[in-house]
Amino acid sequence: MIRINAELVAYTEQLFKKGGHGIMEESYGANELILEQNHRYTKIYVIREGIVKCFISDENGKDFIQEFLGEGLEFGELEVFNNRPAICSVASITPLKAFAISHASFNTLLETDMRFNRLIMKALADKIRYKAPRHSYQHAYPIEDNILKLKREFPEVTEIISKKDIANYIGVTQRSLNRALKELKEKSE
Amino acid sequence: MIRINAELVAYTEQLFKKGGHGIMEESYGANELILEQNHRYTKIYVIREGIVKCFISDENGKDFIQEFLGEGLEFGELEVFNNRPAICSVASITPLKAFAISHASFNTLLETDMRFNRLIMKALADKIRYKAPRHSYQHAYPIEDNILKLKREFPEVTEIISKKDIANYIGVTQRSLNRALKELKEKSE
DNA sequence: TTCTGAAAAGGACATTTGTCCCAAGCTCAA
DNA sequence: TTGAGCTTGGGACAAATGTCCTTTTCAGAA
Repeated sequence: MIRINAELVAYTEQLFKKGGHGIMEESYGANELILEQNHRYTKIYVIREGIVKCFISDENGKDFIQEFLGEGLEFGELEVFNNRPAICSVASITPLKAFAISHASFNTLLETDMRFNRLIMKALADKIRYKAPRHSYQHAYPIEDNILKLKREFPEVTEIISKKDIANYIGVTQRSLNRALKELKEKSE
Repeated sequence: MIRINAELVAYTEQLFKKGGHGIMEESYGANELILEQNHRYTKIYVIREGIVKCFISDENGKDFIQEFLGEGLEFGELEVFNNRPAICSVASITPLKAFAISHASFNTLLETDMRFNRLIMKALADKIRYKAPRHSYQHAYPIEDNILKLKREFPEVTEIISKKDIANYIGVTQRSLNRALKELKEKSE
């Protein structure tokens, strides 16, 4: 549920320490909005430490969480390839440390450093791979099964992530999530 | 709903004509299974002509259609970046012509041809961009709205794609799709 | 033409999920 | 310590969707 990418963060760290690649450090507190849907940005980010949520809000103010990103995951990168505003908002859940790379520097890295190029290519492929089964599973199975799956993959989920966010991730209302949680508890007694 | 990628197909065609890049031509009839979920393959494909569906089947035999791919879209490429079996099955809907490129040739192209590299990178980014709002929309709005949206984007949808496939794409049962279609018809009268 | 199997349409009922509330519990600042 | 505001939990009912079946339609094979 919260993926990490050890290779990408390690390599970015290496480039950062070497210097000369336009990689900067940034820090945020918990619950800060880092990118806002429909706005334009000129930097991409690689998480060093912490967790963010990446979500789409509709006109009624409902949020749908696309994914949670952990250490080594990048965001803001899609906008480099097609000159469009961001499709997702990104907000920190825990305090966050990240590397920020300007679009220009990112493009230079992609062109001149094939190791980096490959890591990003793989990261994009992983985002696609990861999303596909998730949405199909969420449609095909009742809420209870989705919760059980979540807890199996990530037992501390309810301690770190709010009920509201969990509901928005599964794509149900908080009411339905609560109902399902209650039934699970009753079954286990 | 059925995206195309004119740039990628044109450039692949160019490379194909030039020769020496290990690009082959393949053809399929309608309704043929081209890739099967959980199997391993050694080629990637770029569609020259026709439409395919890309779907995940669960253990109960339910299909969930991830996307329909049109001219210029690639498939089978995710498996190049992480050495895993296919996550989706791919089947032709119409008769299909495609370029096939072995993993080895594909890797060589990515490393030596930065134009190709960039086109693939952008194609991956587009797949992510495209999926995100779709799933969030499907969760947040009733079936009727999803059908209307589909018809707006792609009016001939019901002529080309079977009801079953449309239902599996929206993520509902055929019964529910029918109900919604009937209500729409009644409203418009 | 007639038959057959697949696709499409829909009736009846069960189940799930959402909506609209309100109440309880907790945190933080005045 | 008290009250404002957030998060969580849940009751009651409405609406959406699924399940199970049967019927209809239609294209292609015999």
